Amino acid sequence: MTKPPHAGSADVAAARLRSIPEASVARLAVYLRMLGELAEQGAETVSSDELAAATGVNPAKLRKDLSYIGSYGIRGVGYEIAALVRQLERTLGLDHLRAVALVGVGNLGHALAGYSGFGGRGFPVTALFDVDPDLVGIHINGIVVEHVRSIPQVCAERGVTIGMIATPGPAAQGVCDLLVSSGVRCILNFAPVVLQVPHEVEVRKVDLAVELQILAFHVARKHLAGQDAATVNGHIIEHASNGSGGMLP
Amino acid sequence: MTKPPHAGSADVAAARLRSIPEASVARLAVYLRMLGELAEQGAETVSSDELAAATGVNPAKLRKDLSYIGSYGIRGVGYEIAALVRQLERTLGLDHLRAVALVGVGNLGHALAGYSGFGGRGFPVTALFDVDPDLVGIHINGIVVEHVRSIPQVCAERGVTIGMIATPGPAAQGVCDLLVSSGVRCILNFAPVVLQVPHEVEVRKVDLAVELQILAFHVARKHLAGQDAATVNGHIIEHASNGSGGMLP
DNA sequence: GCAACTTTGTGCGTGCCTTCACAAGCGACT
DNA sequence: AGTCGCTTGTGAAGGCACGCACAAAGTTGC
Ligand SMILES: NC(=O)c1ccc[n+]([C@@H]2O[C@H](COP(=O)([O-])OP(=O)(O)OC[C@H]3O[C@@H](n4cnc5c(N)ncnc54)[C@H](O)[C@@H]3O)[C@@H](O)[C@H]2O)c1
Ligand SMILES: NC(=O)c1ccc[n+]([C@@H]2O[C@H](COP(=O)([O-])OP(=O)(O)OC[C@H]3O[C@@H](n4cnc5c(N)ncnc54)[C@H](O)[C@@H]3O)[C@@H](O)[C@H]2O)c1
Repeated sequence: MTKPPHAGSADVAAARLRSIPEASVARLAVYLRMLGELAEQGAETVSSDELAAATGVNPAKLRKDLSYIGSYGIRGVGYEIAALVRQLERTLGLDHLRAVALVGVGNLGHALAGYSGFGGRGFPVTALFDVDPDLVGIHINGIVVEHVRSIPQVCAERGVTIGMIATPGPAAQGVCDLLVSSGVRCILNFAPVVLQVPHEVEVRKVDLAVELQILAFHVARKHLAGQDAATVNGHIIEHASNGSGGMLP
Repeated sequence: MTKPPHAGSADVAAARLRSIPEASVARLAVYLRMLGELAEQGAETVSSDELAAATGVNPAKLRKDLSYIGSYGIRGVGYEIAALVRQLERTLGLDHLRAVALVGVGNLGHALAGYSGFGGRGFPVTALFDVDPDLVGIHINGIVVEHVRSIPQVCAERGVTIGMIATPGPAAQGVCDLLVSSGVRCILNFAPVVLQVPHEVEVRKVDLAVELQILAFHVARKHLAGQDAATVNGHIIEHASNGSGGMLP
């Protein structure tokens, strides 16, 4: 295959990066966190079956995911956790910190700004922006909120590589343009709008209303699937809110 | 095909629900929101090309998505927005409200509880839970925070069908079990743990750290992909913030 | 040193999703 | 009324992802 008999050089890693399926990247991040927990509990090695069970994926899929990053497990034993963690961090680009800027320090923005899970995982929130004069100037977690117009300057100074947008929907595109013009190429968007960006910019959207709607769809589907499932637990209330919608033949 | 010459009957919808691809459901929700905006702006019809451009998807994919819900556009014209919205809402199960319970009213939970985007879209947050005695009893947006131990009773009383978990990671599984035993079959989980649930329960996880790691991976990939992409546009800044490749010590 | 057992890495079939391309249908204009 | 242009709906093909199943490779026990 494309895999040379010996690995570890930088260009091998570079070649692999291009070919890791997006879906696998998402799972690798989950494995990484679980491995961290296992390491804390004192485990030294872990088998694909164990790790798969803990993360809720198929063991074969997990092994295939890990094979993309060229990490070598030990047959008959499993994976050495410490080495695997190192390898995963390198592959995911976590071997150096990524400064994050957060724009929009409202309800959601406050929660995000105060969240330790970002900095603790290599994504220090390094800059905060808003337009509200009442917010500009205050400190959150030791970081001062700056005015949006400072985005280009501050992002450049602090080497921001990732932007998070938590403004109201109508403001999001403008903020996004500002970030992009400041050199930010990766954006995590919480506003319920589809951002238009140049092709070289990567946007991921966190859309909670959509998540709920997907769940609601499944609720509806379960309804239509019939009563058999509904009585499994014996006392499902099922909340038959109306008579016209639930038409079951 | 499976499509009868005339549609609109309820069992046709029922049959279709089962066969809509998961990926399409997620996009349908996005179309729905965009259609709402278009309607507000006074538009009466929209073509697949316009709607696709606005939501950032391929026009053919959009038409196929819409074909799953059996909505009929008008050839040569486009889709009648009002009718399409109605049809989408029926399909996604938005024709009746889905009561939502939120467990964990900390930083993130406060933002979620105060967010009007849920109730406004058919997902009223109807119950709040926490274990912190300082929080139990306070009101947020007119809803009183109850103790976690009341979950079964309150969820049953208020017909909760969807649960959101915003507790610390270690508490999430226990909370999840409580929700499930109360009849909640759909869960949106913000805690960074993989929940174990019976197969009939649907869990969706919102994992922001993973989102950032996916973005970080793309940052790394762009770096390694080389300069060719960086010069495509002629004046990409590439933000050579420091000589060592953007890593902060 | 050998045999039995365990676990990795992956080739391969299967099914889903995406995308192209085009026929069919509808309205507008002459 | 007929024709032209535009848009939908979908057949078909390609690509991607998933998961099975097994050979290769290592460990443990004797
Ligand atoms: N609160 C939630 O739980 C939640 C959930 C899902 C999605 N969202 C989305 O996240 C976004 C923020 O939600 P929120 O509840 O925090 O709203 P919010 O109104 O509390 O906060 C928005 C903040 O953005 C600031 N802002 C407005 N225009 C700006 C601009 N041009 N540049 C910079 N900052 C600007 C405001 O001053 C305010 O501080 C919204 O788009 C919302 O739809 C929020
Ligand atoms: N704050 C963020 O922006 C953010 C971002 C991503 C993920 N998260 C995740 O969301 C979760 C909540 O984050 P947070 O920042 O709000 O934390 P937090 O500590 O501010 O809030 C947690 C809340 O859960 C309550 N709680 C603890 N144990 C409970 C139990 N057994 N039952 C019910 N409630 C319980 C606590 O009393 C507290 O009010 C965490 O798992 C965190 O990793 C938060």
